[in-house]
Amino acid sequence: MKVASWNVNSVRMRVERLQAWLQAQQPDVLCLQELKTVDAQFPTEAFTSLGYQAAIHGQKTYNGVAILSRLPMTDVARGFAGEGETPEARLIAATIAGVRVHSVYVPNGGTVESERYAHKLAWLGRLGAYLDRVPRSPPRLLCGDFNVAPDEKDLYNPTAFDHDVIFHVDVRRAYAAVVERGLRDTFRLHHPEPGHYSWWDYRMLGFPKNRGLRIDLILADETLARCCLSASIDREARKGKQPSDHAPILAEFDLGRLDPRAA
DNA sequence: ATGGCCAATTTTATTGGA
Repeated sequence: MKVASWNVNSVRMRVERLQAWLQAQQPDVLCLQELKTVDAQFPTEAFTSLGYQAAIHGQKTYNGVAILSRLPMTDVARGFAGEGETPEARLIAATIAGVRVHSVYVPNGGTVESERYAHKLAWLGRLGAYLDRVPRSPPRLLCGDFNVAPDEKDLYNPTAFDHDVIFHVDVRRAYAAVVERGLRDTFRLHHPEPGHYSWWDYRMLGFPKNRGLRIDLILADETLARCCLSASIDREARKGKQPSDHAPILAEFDLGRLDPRAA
């Protein structure tokens, strides 16, 4: 199963780019973040015409997550189950081919001093509590924009980010607590070296100068990590006219090697 | 070549993104 994730920075602005990319890459699943639109204005037909069903959790102006799948998708859940309605659309889950797939959009956090940063840390805490609550079977995949660079290797200039909401000690600690629930960063299973990024600032020639951050991640339960064949970042998709500021990320799994007893 | 912010709304400024 080929799984991808992409923060598209407005799905309506990116419809043609998304269609071309789906046709070229042929993923089975694509998790989307930052739809920036309500469910009723999500371009469903653009994806069903290519054979993808859409599970949508939209919101006006901000946030919004979705899962596109060309394999059957069941048990769609929006937000943190058991915690009531959340005003922000940042999490959606569905079961696909025996995998519990999540599209995740962690709050950015503004500045370290802001209320929004406290909200980001609390949200990561809720994500951890959610992982404790939901079953380990089917095995879980968390795909999305985590707004955290997990390691110094994941920033073009780590020394400049000590007081930044992407790399501050507290957000790294909050992210580590999530991963300690038994998740693995699929990209790092295959690529230990620095210099790979998934986001580049629109400003100041961020992309041409490769001043990027790796903040988009596909995190997999151990059982899934063991059958992860490859992982990559498609930086080609950051080029051209009207790109998202994020590149899509991918991971491929040999689900035939999933041991049901271990799941 | 990959090129000097972008997108939505509250729209001719403001907010959030990271």
